[in-house]
Parts: sequence; structure tokens; C-alpha cells
Amino acid sequence: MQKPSLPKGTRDFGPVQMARRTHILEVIKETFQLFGYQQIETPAMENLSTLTGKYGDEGDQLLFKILNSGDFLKDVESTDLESGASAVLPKVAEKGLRYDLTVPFARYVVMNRNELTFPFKRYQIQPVWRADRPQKGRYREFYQCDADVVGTESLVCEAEIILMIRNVFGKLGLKDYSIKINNRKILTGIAEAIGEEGKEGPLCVAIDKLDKIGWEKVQEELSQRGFGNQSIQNLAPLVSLEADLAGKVEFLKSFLKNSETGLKGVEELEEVFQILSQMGENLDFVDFDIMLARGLSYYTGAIFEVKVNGVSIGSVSGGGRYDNLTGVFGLPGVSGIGFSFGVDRLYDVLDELGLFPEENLNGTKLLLTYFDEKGFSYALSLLNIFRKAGIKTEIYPDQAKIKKQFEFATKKQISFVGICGDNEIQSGTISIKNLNSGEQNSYSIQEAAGLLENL
RNA sequence: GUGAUUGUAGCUCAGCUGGUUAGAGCGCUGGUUUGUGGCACCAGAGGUCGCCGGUUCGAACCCGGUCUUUCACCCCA
Repeated sequence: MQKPSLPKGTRDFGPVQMARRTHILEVIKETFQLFGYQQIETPAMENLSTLTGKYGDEGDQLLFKILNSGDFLKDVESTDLESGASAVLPKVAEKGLRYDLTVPFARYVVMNRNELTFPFKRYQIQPVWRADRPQKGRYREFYQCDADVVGTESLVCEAEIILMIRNVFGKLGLKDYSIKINNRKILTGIAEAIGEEGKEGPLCVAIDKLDKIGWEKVQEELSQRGFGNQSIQNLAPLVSLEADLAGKVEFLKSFLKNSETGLKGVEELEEVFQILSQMGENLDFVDFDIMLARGLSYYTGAIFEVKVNGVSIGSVSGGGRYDNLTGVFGLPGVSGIGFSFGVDRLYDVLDELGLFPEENLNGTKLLLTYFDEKGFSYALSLLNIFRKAGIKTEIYPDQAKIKKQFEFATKKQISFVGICGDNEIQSGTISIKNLNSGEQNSYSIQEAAGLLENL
């Protein structure tokens, strides 16, 4: 028999990990609910036609496809095989695993448009799958925690995303991070302003590498991508700009003075800040990053990305506004905005920073122990009394030496053992020992229950 | 998908230019202790050296393939 193993990029979660993951998820869930979002779930698999074409060519490559049931070869002709994988695929697979939560949500909104009350605020916490090459902080199966609003263009949503991120990060104990924010319209405007209208896509891909490869290399790349020398020179003042938030805004107002779209982007950004101020909130952790570009295939307004400083993990949250996500499913003109927390990466970040609380297992509080058959029977009769009092109680099920039972309690981090021996049976009491302090006393059953209830 | 990298006991790792029965710490099991865990001491179990093939008198070590891990590119949570 060979050793069992897991598919590449997938993991098991043991009790300790689950306690920690649950903690993270609870914080996120509470926050979403606090801001008025309602939970939905969608199936792990979608029709392949729902998924393909939404994430670009590379995204399609990363989709997990599900082989049809039964004789999946029945529609395949030998000519298909000769034509290669792309000809065979649609005939052998009609379903795929979801790649993110946004596209299934868009599908959901379109299918339920008549039942939903708009603006519709939903959150969704489910695993997604990508046939990516695994690395640190990158898995083939991972959870996303999405919150989206559809059916409103109000910038209150943008402001509230910032508040939700700060709420979650604060509760998780994260103190050094930046919420990078930008606006797709600003990027469009920049492309216009330097004389390369419509080319913000390649512009951003190149400029995104500024931190990594430097301005010189970025210029080379831009040149390769067909940007004129004059355009690249026009870009220079922006690259070298060092200013605070207000300074950046002022600079852009003049830099983008001939781009209507660009100015609109700056206005939107200012309005978000304005709304925050009206809410009595500040701009802590907010970093206006003019070069931030992500999800260009569908974002049209605000863009978010959150990075925790001082750790080796990539972004732990991201999102943005999309004006026409449901358009591809036949419902145009519905604006939406959403963002997502990556629980798995948040876990890695908290782990790396040592921010998980020590006692997080929330497990059993009391283990009933005994020496012999008589004590075992006595302990069985007490179980329900403690459990009714709301105390997480268990009994060592196999009749074993008391030493073994104590070791079990220690290993499972059970703080109290209740000893059921002849003396206790005779007097109708129980001896409670605190395994952390070593202190031991005898109590009546009711006293013991009352005592443990309050600890 | 491209180029690297990793794999030895449950865990973290040693293992000399290829040479007898592959080691350590922690963990595990039993005992010192049949009304008491952690600490200490004693004893013990546990490995087809990721897998398949090749070179060699001989392979954990060299070569090829494959899987896995990690990293860069790409992209992303």
C-alpha cells in the first residue's frame, strides 16, 4: 500500500489551525454584518460557459475543468483529437470549479434580479480553486471573503470598504499595513495625458513593476510596448513625484487638466475622502498610490489593495468598482463595488507576526476522571449535570489508568479534571483539580458546576 | 506555461570525495509511581533515505525520469 497524499497546492487544517481560521472568519463575518451585508453561497462548480472569458486568456488556463460524467468521450471525433486540446475540451467538460466569488455573484444577481432589493449588499465566504503553480501564500484551493454592493454608484460604498478593512485588521491585531487606493479613471487619464490614449493596460503592467525593477527598466519595457519617447518623458514627473496625499491630488489636477475622465477619477477619490470626514473618520492607513493597477479587465472606478508591512506575503485584500460586471450575463448598466479578504494569506501573515492568541482552542473545560468501574459509573452520571450548566465536559471513554487520563487532559489543554473516586462517591462530591495551578479541592456537585461556570 | 530549488524516523535536522547493522534532539510507548498530569531518571518501538529506472563489486550520496516543496517570471488572495 502506498502512502496517501494530497493534491498539489491543497492542505488539511487540524484543530489548532481551524480554531485560528475560525477566529479570522468570525471577525470578518461580524464586520460584514455590522455594515449591513447579507450572506449567500453559490455552488463550487459552475457551467464552464459562465466562467470562461471572464478572467482573460491566462485565467481560462487556470480554471479547473470537471470531466463529464459517464462516457465523456462519446462526442469526441478523431478529428477533434487531431485539432488539439481546445477542440476536445468543450466536448468532454461542461463544468468547472469557480475561480473567484465575483463572477458567480454576477451570475446570481442576473438570475435573481427580480427578487433582489437594490442596492444589494452581499457577502460570501467560500473556497475558490485555481490551477496556479503553488508558492508561499499561493494555493490551488483557498478561501475568499467577498463583500460586494450592486445597484448603486454611491461612493459611500468605497468609504465603507476602508472602514471595514480597518475594523477587521484592528480586531486581528494588525498595526502596520497600508490600504492602497487608486482610481481606474486616473490611470485612463494618465494614459491620455501623456499622449497614449487607451493604452493604460500595458502602461500599468509596466509601471506596476516600478518598485521591483526601477524606472530605467520600466522605460525600456514601455518602449518595447510601443510607447513613444515623448510619452515616456511626459510620464517622468509623475514617477518622480514625492508628495503627501493632498499634494498628489493637487499635482494630478494639473497633470490631468486636459483629461475629463482623469479629473473625474480625482474627483471621485476626493469625494471618498470627504465622505469619510463627514463620518467623523480619518485617513489612517490609507495610501493614495497613483501607480496602483489591478484587475484592469473589469474595474472602472476605485481600486483597492491591502498589504501588510514587514511580511513576506503578498496582498491580503483587494477589490474595486466595476460598472458593468453583469453585462456579460445580459444585465447591463448595473454598477457594483466589492472587495475580498484572503483568509489563507491573513493566516500566514498573523502566523509570521506571531499574532495568534495563545489559548485559542476553546475546547473542553472539564475532564471527568476515575479509578475503577465504580468511579466510571459515577462520572457517567455527572456528565449531564455539568453539560446542562453549560460547561464543556467530557469523560475519558476507555477505562484507563488515572495517569493516562491526566495526561490526556494535559495534552488537550483541558484546564480542570474532576476526580471520581471512592471518597467522592461516598460523600456525593467531586474533587476538582486545576491542572494549570495544581490546586485541588473537594466540592459538592452543584458547587463545582457553579464554580466552573464562572471560570 | 518557462527557469531554478527541495525531499533522510511523527516533527526539526545531521550523515565525510560512493564503502559494514543510517544517527541526534523533540515527540511516542512502557517503567520508577495501583488516589493524581507537567519535571526528572531508566528502558523500548519507529526509516524499502519521496517514487521509478540507470551507472557501479557496492548508492541516502552519482545520472535520467516523475511527484512534492520552495523561489523567480507571469498573474494573483
